[in-house]
Amino acid sequence: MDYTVKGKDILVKQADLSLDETLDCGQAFRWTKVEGGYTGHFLNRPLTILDEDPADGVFRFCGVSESELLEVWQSYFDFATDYGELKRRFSEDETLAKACKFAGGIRILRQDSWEALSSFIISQNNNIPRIKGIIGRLCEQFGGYPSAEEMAAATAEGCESLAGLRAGFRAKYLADAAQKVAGGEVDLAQVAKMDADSARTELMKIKGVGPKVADCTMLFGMYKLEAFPKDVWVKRVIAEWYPNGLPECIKGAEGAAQQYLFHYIRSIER
DNA sequence: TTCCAGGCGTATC
DNA sequence: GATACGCATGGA
Repeated sequence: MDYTVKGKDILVKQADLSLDETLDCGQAFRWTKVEGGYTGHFLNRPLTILDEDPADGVFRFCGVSESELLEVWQSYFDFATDYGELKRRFSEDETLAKACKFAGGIRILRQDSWEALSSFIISQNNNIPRIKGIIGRLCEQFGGYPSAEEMAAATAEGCESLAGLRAGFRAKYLADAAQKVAGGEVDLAQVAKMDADSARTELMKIKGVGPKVADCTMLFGMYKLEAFPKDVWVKRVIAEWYPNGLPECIKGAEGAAQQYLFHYIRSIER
């Protein structure tokens, strides 16, 4: 990541990043498209990021200080990881080569564990536009994305306070997640340090968290690249292209490969 | 109207 | 352990 301070903004030169492919590909739900880029939040910290020079891979981080860039956004966008190297590895496989070429600007965002957990609880048996709607109403109701403690307090007497979200049967799952995380029964900081199998088992103590939501939490909220969420689309990927198993070249970074494949099959089957 | 969406809990075998 | 079904909501 190279950067230059430009007044109140910072211009960042970064390879292997597309705003559409990274911020609007179903891994984060709080980014909205604006003229020339996206605006959204991470941990209730606002950001507007624009394509400054698309041909040269330059992005404008609006109203961001140098320290904020280095302490918050560099990590969030995973700028320390060489996705070019990752894609070269994946491209040993024919299908993955096509998927990486199709959307080479995908990066795995390093999101907050609680926000990823609760967001992907909402995602189950749901579609992306509607997930965004529910999370938008959630943030509106709480004045920003609620912490587990805030949501636990609001649902202490039941999940009726979440009725306005129109989250359906998922509201009671959110309440259970909030209670267990806020109460320390599920310690997300500890879970983040566990190996994948232990972490998955721990997360699945929460009602409404099965293997898929657990793996999304691990991949997007705990940066466990070995997590491999199997949703309806990825099940189609496996059935169509990998009936005899996943290729060796994705070992250790299965989650990143999953994201390229997820985006690829969605684009061709609609 | 019916089907589907970044699934999971429950019942049943 | 596998399989079948219901579940809230809204768009196609």
